[in-house]
Amino acid sequence: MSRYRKRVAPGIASFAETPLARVLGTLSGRWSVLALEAMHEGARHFNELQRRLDGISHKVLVDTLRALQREGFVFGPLTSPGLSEYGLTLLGVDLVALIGEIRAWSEDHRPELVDARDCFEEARAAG
Amino acid sequence: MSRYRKRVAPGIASFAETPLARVLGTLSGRWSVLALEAMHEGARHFNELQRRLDGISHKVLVDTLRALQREGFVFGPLTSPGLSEYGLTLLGVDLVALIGEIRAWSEDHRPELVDARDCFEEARAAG
DNA sequence: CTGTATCCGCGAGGATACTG
DNA sequence: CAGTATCCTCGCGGATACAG
Repeated sequence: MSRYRKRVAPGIASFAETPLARVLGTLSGRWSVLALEAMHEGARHFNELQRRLDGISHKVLVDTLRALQREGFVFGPLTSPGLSEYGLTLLGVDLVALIGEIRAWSEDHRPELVDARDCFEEARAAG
Repeated sequence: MSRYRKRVAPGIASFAETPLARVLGTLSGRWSVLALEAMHEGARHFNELQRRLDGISHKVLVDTLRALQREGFVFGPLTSPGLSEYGLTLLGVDLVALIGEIRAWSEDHRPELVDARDCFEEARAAG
């Protein structure tokens, strides 16, 4: 038994189960946003998605889709090979709209964001 | 030399530098949201923050604060011990407002979110 | 074409000790 | 009180192989 057991922080245990944390959690996946937007214009086959998400591996696409299905943003087959389709649920369409708002906010503040990073690097360098 | 070198996916390289990805990245930190909200009512000392964020470790609080400073959401000292204060920048205040909107959306859809997970588990179990 | 099963690297989150 | 430096663990993203 290792001395280093991951302890569940008291403060975060409750937060992690909050709807906000769930949504932020799924959006933080490396390919989640791209995957959602790849389905925005309609349902897509697995290999269509793999072509659109340039560079994603087979397994990671499966994992990403399953995670999005689990949270209810995407519908699609859970078993059976062959041609199958994945698409946005109503909740998924709504989430893409929310992503749009976050993107708009982010791009509105792009100048401050890049400026802040420059200032930080400079201040650190000056030390 | 390992055969397993992490390759930078073509499709994501461009996305990762997008303002949206930067914002989602900082929001996805395990303690970022809690830290930001802990400073919402005013600047706080390091140890005040550590007490408010119940269960956070010393190092992780430092890392979290530095990341938020790097992105321009938090101001505070970069060196020198002693009593120091961390607080939200204007950009940080704005970000907390955005978080509020995301939280509102998430809680508006809480029923669908929990329902979706139940359905998913059930469908998987059924096979 | 798609799903499942391994195996692996690496970075984030965490514990702990030392410094002024 | 707060900053820096290690060391550790665990899970995500990824590569690859095989089955229907």
